[in-house]
Amino acid sequence: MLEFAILGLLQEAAMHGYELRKELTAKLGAIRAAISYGSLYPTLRRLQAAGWITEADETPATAEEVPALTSRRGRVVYTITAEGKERFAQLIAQAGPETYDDTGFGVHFAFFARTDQATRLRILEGRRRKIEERREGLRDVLGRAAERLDAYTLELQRHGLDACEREVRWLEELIANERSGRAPTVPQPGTAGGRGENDSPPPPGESRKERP
Amino acid sequence: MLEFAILGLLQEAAMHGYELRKELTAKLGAIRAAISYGSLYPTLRRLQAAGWITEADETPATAEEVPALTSRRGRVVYTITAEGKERFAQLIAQAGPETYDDTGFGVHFAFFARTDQATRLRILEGRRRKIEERREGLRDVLGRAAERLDAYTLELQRHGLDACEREVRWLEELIANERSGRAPTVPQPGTAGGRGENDSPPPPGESRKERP
DNA sequence: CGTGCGATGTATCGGTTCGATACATCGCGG
DNA sequence: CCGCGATGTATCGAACCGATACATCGCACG
Repeated sequence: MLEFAILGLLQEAAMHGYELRKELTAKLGAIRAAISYGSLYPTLRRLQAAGWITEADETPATAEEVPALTSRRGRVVYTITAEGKERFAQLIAQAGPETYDDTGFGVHFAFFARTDQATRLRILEGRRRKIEERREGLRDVLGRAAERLDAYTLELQRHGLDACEREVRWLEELIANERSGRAPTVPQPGTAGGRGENDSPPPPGESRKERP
Repeated sequence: MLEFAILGLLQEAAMHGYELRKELTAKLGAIRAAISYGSLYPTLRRLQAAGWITEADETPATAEEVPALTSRRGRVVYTITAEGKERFAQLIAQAGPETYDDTGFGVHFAFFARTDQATRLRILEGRRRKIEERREGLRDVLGRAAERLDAYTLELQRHGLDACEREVRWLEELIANERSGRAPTVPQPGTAGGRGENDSPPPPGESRKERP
């Protein structure tokens, strides 16, 4: 999952680890707590070994400008390679069942702007099916095994069930929106010529606020 | 986390691995997908090595009844020890910040019936603080960095923010309920004599939310 | 003027958990 | 009689987390 997220982010800009972590944490803040360095750095090295990204010691570029004295230490900037972009596309194309669990879905969703509409629909529907299954499981427990469980456990299930129902509704809106939708941002790797300036998918409209 | 859950469950009944997994999956269905054997069995061995649980080959007990022929193979039944119960209590007593993240909180909440009121309040409030922080983070992103992010990412944040708000409300109800509450089920390890049949805390009679 | 502290930055280690997989037994229906 | 799904135990590699270590930069406060 981290692999996917890193590849996605580096397509927007080259970064070093620290920055990557911050951006990742911001982008995925709704999904997961924070990326730990213990997973970030090993993953970076893995990606580099595979050739998806390149490491480049930061050199001040314009030559003498900044002489050397107190030379910029460390600071490794990572750049995505052409193969890396392919890899990203391939990961989207595969998008198996892991894509439908909480984290997997969240991460993919966060990069929907780089995905074509068909894939978006596929993922949204897969996720919906998954959540519906979970929902049925919870209903079962709440129905059948109700008296076997203590009040707190039951409350937890109710809470979870409610969340499932909510998410299904959310997904359904997104799906409907997507179907009726003007297709946004088909990324197109490679050169990316003139057209394609507009970068805004149809915002699912809708809004929060309901019952007290 | 698994350690805690296993210790908690085994206090209700002795079980073997398979059963443990099923019960765990049912009890924590709202929180996490399913316990994998890849974590369950190693953890069981770890707990056993520490002396918190005991392994006993299932022998048909009442002697000759079932002779031997096609002897019950495998089927290892795990039982919690006195030290195990202490360990469980100790884990509750510590209940640091890990207890406030999604999984940690969920697992502890699922065993609230074995916890005293003060601890319940402590955990609920810690969780609330944690979620409020996350909520503020999301509001920040939605406010400040809004135009830097694409529509899908924003929608994800909105969804997450909504979930946070919902959970805070839920927690507040639980806390209020707890404060005003008749204290339910103080577990009391050891012999567990006559009274204490009733195992039902005040049901907060409300529900919602979780996270994508 | 210095000194300490918080943000920036890279990196590793140990431990937990997951996902896939292997294998063996039981009871059932075809 | 055979297969197949539920029961049951078990291991392996890879992913990820949490804590930690260390070094530099810039700024505020004494």
